[in-house]
Amino acid sequence: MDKTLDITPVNVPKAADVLAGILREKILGGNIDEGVTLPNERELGTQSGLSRASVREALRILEGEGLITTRIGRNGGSAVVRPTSATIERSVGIFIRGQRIRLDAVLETRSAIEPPSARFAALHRTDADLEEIQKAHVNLERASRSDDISGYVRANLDWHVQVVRASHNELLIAFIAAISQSVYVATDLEGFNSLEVRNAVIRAHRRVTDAIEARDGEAAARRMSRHVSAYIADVQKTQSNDGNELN
Amino acid sequence: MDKTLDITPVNVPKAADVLAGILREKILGGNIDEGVTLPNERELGTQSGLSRASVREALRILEGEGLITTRIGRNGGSAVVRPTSATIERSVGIFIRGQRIRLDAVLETRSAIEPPSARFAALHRTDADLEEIQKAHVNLERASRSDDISGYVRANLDWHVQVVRASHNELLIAFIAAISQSVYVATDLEGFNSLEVRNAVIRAHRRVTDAIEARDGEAAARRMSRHVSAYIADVQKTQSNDGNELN
DNA sequence: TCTATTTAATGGTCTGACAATATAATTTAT
DNA sequence: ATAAATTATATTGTCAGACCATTAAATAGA
Repeated sequence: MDKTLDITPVNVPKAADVLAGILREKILGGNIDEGVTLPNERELGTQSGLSRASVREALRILEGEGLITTRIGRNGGSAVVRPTSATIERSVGIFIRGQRIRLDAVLETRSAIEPPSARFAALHRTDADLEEIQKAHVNLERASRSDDISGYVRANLDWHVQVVRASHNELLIAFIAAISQSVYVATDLEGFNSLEVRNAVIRAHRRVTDAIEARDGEAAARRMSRHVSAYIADVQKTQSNDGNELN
Repeated sequence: MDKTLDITPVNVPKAADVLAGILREKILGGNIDEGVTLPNERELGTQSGLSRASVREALRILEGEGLITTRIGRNGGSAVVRPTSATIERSVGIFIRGQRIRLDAVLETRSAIEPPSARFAALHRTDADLEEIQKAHVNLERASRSDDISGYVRANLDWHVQVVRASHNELLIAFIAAISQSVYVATDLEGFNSLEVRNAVIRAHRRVTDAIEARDGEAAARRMSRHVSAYIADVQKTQSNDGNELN
């Protein structure tokens, strides 16, 4: 007979975590429709047998997960919402900053994801998608002619987001949107965006857009691949060495 | 003179959000090293002029973002930690469930990300990486011979994670790990994993592993692309129609 | 020196109150 | 009757203070 009972470390979940878990499953399980408001905090307290403080912590957890939004005032309360890519964007942004992911690595990730996204875009696009992409392209041309570098970088990234939107793959959209945030803050600089580079970008976008219009998946992927590779080379050339931190 | 002053809706941030933002910037700005514990809750209250309840809400937000971990007891407190991919995994999982992303779409995402990841793996792998991949391959073979389907599916996904790990791209690793969770719960079924399919998977893994060993990026990408496409076809064949929900 | 006990520090939880806010209900003016 | 102003009310936001639970350090004892 063994002297030890081999008890695993007893799990002591916090009250708020337990309640958050219950509510999370109810929401994600589809038992609660979007827009429906949960019982108010005091009611949740009496129903769960917890104090209002614990209930509020649970609600704050769910709010952080993008599952509810809370409004103050009469007829306020916590309403169920569908989690959006914003939640992913936030966590990815924190991950990039917290792990000190370098711009190289973020651009490498983009170079991996965008070519297949362009392929899907070419294959799955609707006419409305194409219109959005072309609109983004026109915006980019206009921003490039002005001297608003920030606006240009934003329009540039917006075109990329519009392309991946046309793939109709929500996860790819979320991933691209998430890393675009970080790319924006890191490339919003004069150096990366000389007139020469801007014109090359616009030509490359034109070619990709044409492939998507023609529903030519392979061409779209190939051209996008060349484009992002060339952009990485440009960035590396301009900043050349050191720095490259995303903080 | 216009009668209206055109005031935009005044932003009324909550006390906890403000404090969380301040602490978040301090942490991500690198002013606080990993492992350092923040002042205790009462102290943070007096320093910030907020009640302990508000301080706790702020800490709970940061905990949800994976920036601190809180321990109870003497010498406990909230210690700064580096956010890991777990945060991304959680948000992606919630996004998939909340948006009712279908398994098709998740596998499509995987088919987009994994081939370029395999290319990077072939180009950037170390000998230790290769060893981990081969170890995962052996585990998969063993699990396949037993009749433990869940173990097999887990070993299968683990091999994929090991491959992308060898890419040394932390974002790709996080993305693959995140969607693997959902793939696991959806494919942990007898039907998807007939002996025939299992053997095909093992052969495909073998070929990809060989390409990574040979540092042949193009071959690794091509073979991985074929593999995941074939797997998608197998899944679609077995489940044929309807269902396919990830809840 | 090792072990058991006590003490202290910290987060976890509860209670109750009041403030701030947004909507609903009511009253008043036109 | 309708519109505008006022009042009431429901809800979250915040605070203060207490006590509980847990962990580790300090102390006492063998």
